[in-house]
This record gives sequence, structure tokens and C-alpha cells, in this order.
Amino acid sequence: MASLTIIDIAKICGVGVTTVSRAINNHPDISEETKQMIMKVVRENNYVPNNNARNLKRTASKTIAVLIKGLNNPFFIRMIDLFEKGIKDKKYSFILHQVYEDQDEIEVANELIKEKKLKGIIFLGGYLSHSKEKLDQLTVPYVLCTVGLSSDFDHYNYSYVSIDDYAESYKMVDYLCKLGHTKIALISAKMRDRSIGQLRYLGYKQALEDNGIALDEQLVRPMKAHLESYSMENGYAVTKEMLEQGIDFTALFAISDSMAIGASKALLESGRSIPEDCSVAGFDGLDMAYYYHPSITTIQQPAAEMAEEAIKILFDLIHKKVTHVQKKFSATLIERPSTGKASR
Amino acid sequence: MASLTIIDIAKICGVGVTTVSRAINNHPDISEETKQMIMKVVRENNYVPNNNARNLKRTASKTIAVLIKGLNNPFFIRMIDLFEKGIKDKKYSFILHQVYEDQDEIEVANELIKEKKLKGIIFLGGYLSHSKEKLDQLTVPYVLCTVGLSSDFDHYNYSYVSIDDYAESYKMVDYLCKLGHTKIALISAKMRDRSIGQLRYLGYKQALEDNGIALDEQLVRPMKAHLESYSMENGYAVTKEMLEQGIDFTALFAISDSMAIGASKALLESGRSIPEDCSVAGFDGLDMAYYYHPSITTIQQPAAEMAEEAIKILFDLIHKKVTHVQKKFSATLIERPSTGKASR
DNA sequence: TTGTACGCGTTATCAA
DNA sequence: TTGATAACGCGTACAA
Repeated sequence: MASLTIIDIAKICGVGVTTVSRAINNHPDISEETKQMIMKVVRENNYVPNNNARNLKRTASKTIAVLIKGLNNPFFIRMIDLFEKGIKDKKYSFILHQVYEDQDEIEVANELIKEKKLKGIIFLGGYLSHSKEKLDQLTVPYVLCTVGLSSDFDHYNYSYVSIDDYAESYKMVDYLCKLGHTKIALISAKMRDRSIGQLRYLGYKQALEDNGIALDEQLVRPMKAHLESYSMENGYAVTKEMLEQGIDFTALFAISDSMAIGASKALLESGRSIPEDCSVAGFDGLDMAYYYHPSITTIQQPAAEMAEEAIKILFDLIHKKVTHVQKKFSATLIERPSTGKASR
Repeated sequence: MASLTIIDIAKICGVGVTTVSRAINNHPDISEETKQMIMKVVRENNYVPNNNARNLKRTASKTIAVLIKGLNNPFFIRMIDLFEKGIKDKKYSFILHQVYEDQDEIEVANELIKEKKLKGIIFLGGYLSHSKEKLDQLTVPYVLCTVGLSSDFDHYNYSYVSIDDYAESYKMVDYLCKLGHTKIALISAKMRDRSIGQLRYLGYKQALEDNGIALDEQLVRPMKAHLESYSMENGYAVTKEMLEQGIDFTALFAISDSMAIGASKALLESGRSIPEDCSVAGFDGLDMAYYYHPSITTIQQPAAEMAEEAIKILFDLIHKKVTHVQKKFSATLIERPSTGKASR
């Protein structure tokens, strides 16, 4: 029961602990023969080195952590897979660590750095509303990936990978305007959102303005605070409410694919057809948007390229090749059957 | 840079290390006064205890880990949330740990037990094809949740929470038969699957037999090995292939909602309508199945109850109130517009 | 190529 | 209520 230590193994093998340590860690200064012998004993007794003791002694390790706040966003789940593969390709270990709602990501990061002797961190999603001092506490390089930064942030002090939420939102709304829509509903972020949600809202606003359409506040609908953010359920609830209030619109743009799907359901359920009675557009480029029927027009984020670039930047930072890099990717508007010309 | 240790803090405070340790860990034997003083210094210098040293010395902790293989299954993601809340409600810490494809979950578990001094483990999803000896290596209580167990396992030696895959599959197929369908396609697990996938297949087979319908091997379609298991993409590919081969069926049962959605897309794309030309049924009870249009008939797993029960069993095991408990939940067939009476 | 002995930062034990 | 000190299990400088 009481698990074996390296000393036990050394005794069994009749060698010193150093030798066992060498065998386990593939050190060069050991004969192949003794190594095999030791490894055999290790396996037979299924000895597992104690990671705490290891990390306590170790000064460095080749591992990178991805910190994610919430696992409910399918887009992030996809990114995680990409990060895992990319990091393992570089012969680094990958750790996924969840940050809970009530936790401070910087503190969690610092603990993890100490504990695992991290080489670098990728923050995935969430919002960073920390002060500069707080962020400067981090002692290893990090890259923000699709992290909301409040607009008063000095962006050039950080490395990040994202898309241009403002421009992409503009692109979609402009596209809807060009289809002849003038009453375009927006399912937006929560009221106090000061980052991604706000940018997408501003893009919407500007596109309307540039197309000579007056902003109708009635058509801007923040997602429900009591429901999960960006979820299908939320898009459904918001849309249903609009329909019940008899609000008139010929197109609907939801700032996530999930919400677009929820919205579609509400529309279809009410007997409206897509896109004849109402066009629907989403944002993210999830598989789901394609498999929905009708397939949903969306802004596809280049997930693979973004993950790859984030990793590249992180390694450049680690190797001190760069100081700070900001990379904004352009996403692709994918036109699908859920959007069509305005009929009224 | 070089981070502070408990000794540094002790020096600054002019007390012994033991006292600092007591303050940090909320030990009783310390005066409120000195405790406040120490905590103030801790905060000011933002000292973070080294977890490795802690865990190395600690004999126990109040933490439970959920081990999950792959994050791609939306059903598991939902369960994770439930586990997190449930475990935190019990004032235990919760750790989510991902097991990668090439890793052995038992070994990962054992490492984690040592490292974090776990009190218990919940295995979520995946397949357990280990021998009894291997499982017996685990030194803390564990509960298998929705884990595939090969049929030759002696189930009574383990604690698990699941649904009766055989019976639920039977339920769905029987329901389709009663609607008058005789040509029911099945999108099943990969060929060599010996657990959940096989059980669902057997349920299908038996239901057909009991309804006097001969099994048509042409209608049983394992998901594609080169595509992600249970994914929309997989359901789409399989269904498209069937359609291209001109195979005739009036109902389709996919053993996951995701695959059912992919299948629906393939059907709708080909100009068929659901349920008029073909009924579609899924399995799991994901939100997605409801929001799809038409909403998809499915077998809804009682996720919340299952998570709750798994936690309860685990704590009972920890407190030695029980030895082994197996709990099979019954799921609910939710009838939705994607299924209807056979028209041919 | 191998072994001895020390230190990593913390908590537990015991004595004060 | 406090403090000194011995572990915890490992890696590694150094000696052999």
C-alpha cells in the first residue's frame, strides 16, 4: 500500500539511488545493462516517481499550460485540441488547466508556474480586466488567445492572437445590409461587456450607419444574464421574447453560432421560414452552424492558424526572439442558405 | 523574482515557520492577532505556498479528481460542470484531469493520487478494458461514470453509474418499430467496440427480432474509423454513403445525438424530409437535439441525477459505508418531430 | 560508471 | 500559543 520510493527500488536492485534516478530519467552516464535491469524492476513493482518531489527539486521543465475559463464554449474546446497537438509536436508537455468563475486567472497562473515550473502559458478565452501590475507579476511568457481585452488596455504591452471583432462584425452586418435588409436584429453580449461583445456591437452600429440605416435600439438585444452566456438556450430565449413583443426584423445576427441556432429554432417554431421570412447569421464557424438546417451563414475564425500562431509566438517569446507580438487574423464570411435577400 | 518561501515570511514577521504555516492553513492553535499580522505580510509580498512541497509533506487532502478521456463529447462536458458543483458543495476541491489517447488511465490515476493525495476519483467516459489486477492497483475509491465496460467484466467488483445501454437502445428501436418502420438503419459504434456500442447494437437487434423484423446487415453502419467518433461529421459521412448506395430505409437511429444531426443534414441535403421520408432518432439528450430543426427524438440520459449519484457513491466509498455499488439509471425517450409513422 | 549526502519548501511532531 | 527540527521523495554535486 505505502508506495515505493526510489530508495526501495535502489535496494531491490542492489544499486544506489542515483543510478535508479539516471535510469528513470534517461541520463547518459549509465550502462545500458544496469538501466534495463532497473527499468524491469520498476515495471514489475510498478513504481511511479513522486511528481511533487521531482518538481520540488527541478529548476525547469519543458511544459506549457493552457488556462481556460469555462469549458462550455465549443469553439475553445476545438482550440484546446489544436494546442495540445501543436505543443506536443514541439516535444513539450501540455497541461490543460481550468480556471473557475470565482478564481483570478493571474493567481492561478502564478501558482501553476511555481508548481509545474512552466515555460509558458496560453490564456484561452475569458476576459482580462487586470491592471498592468497584476499582469506583470507573471514570470514566464504568455500569449492571450481570443481573450477579451477591455478597450482602455494598452494592447502593445501584451502578446495576443485574435480576430478583429469589430471588423468581422462589420463585415457580416454590411453583408446583410447589402442583401437589402434594413431591420437587422442583433443578439449581443451582456450590457456591461467592455471587450469582444462591445466590439461586435460597434461593428454592427458602424455598418448600419455606413449603409444609411438608423440604429433602432429595440433591435439590439443583449443575451440574458441568468442564462449561460453565448448558449443556444440564450439565443432562443432572446429571440422568442422579441417575437412575442411583435418586433419586426428581416434579419438576425447573433454574435455566436450557438445563439444563432437557438434563434433559428425560435423563428422556425413560430412558423417563420429561414431565410424567406428572416435571415440568420452567426459567428465563430462551428461545425454545428454547417450541420444545422438550413446551414447558417457565419464568420469562420481560422482556429487552426490561430492556435499555430499562438504557439509560434509563445516559443519566440520563450527564446527571446521577440518582445511582444499582436496578431489579428482575418476571418471568413461563409455564406450559407440561412441568409438571403430581403423580401420586404 | 526568486519567490519567497515560508522562511522568508517567518523572518519578516519575526515568528517561527510553524506559526506562519498555521496562519496559512487556518489551524486552530494560533491567536487571531498574530494570524492577521502574518496574513497581511503574506498578502503584501504576495507569497504563494509551493504546492509541491505541500503535497510532498501532506498526508491527505480533501480533493477529488475527475479523469476524462477526450473533451470532444458534449455530453461529458455537461457532466463535468455537474461534478464540479457537486464536489465543491461537499467542500472538497475538484480537479479535472484529461487523459490522452495514448495514456493508460490507471497509471495516470495512480500518479495523480500520489501527487495530489486524492481522496477519490471519478472516471468519466472512455472504455475500461483493464484486467482486474490493474484496477486493483488503485489505492483510493473510484466510481466509473458512463464508462464502457467490456461484457466479460465482473461488474460486481466495481462501482459505477450508467444507463442500461441495451435496454435504452431497445426502447428506441421498439418505438420506431411500433411506428410501423421495418427498414431501420443504425449508425453504430466501430466494429471492434465491445461495450457501449455493442450493447446498443444488441438492443437494436433484439427489438427488431421481437417485432418480427429480420435483421438486414446492410442497414447496420459502423461509424467511420478515420473520423472523430460519435461526431456530426461521422454521422453525415455514414448517412451520405448509404444514400449514395441507394440503400432503402424509412428510419435511422444514430447512437449519439451528434451523429443524428449529421445524418439529418445528409438526409435534408438530399431533398428528403424528416420525418415524412425518413424518421431520425438520436441518443444522449443533448440541447442540440432539441434546437435542431426538426427537433430530434432522443434518449435523454439523466445527467444531473447520474452525477449526483456518482458523487454520493464515491463519498460512501470514502467513508466506507459501502463496498461496491452499481447504479443503472433509466433514461427517457423524448418523442419529438423528427420521428413519425412510417409512410411506406 | 557508480554511490553518498545534502537541500528543495513545506507540514507534523514534540517540547517549551 | 509558540518554535525547533525531523521528515516527505527526489535530483544532483561531489567523491570514489
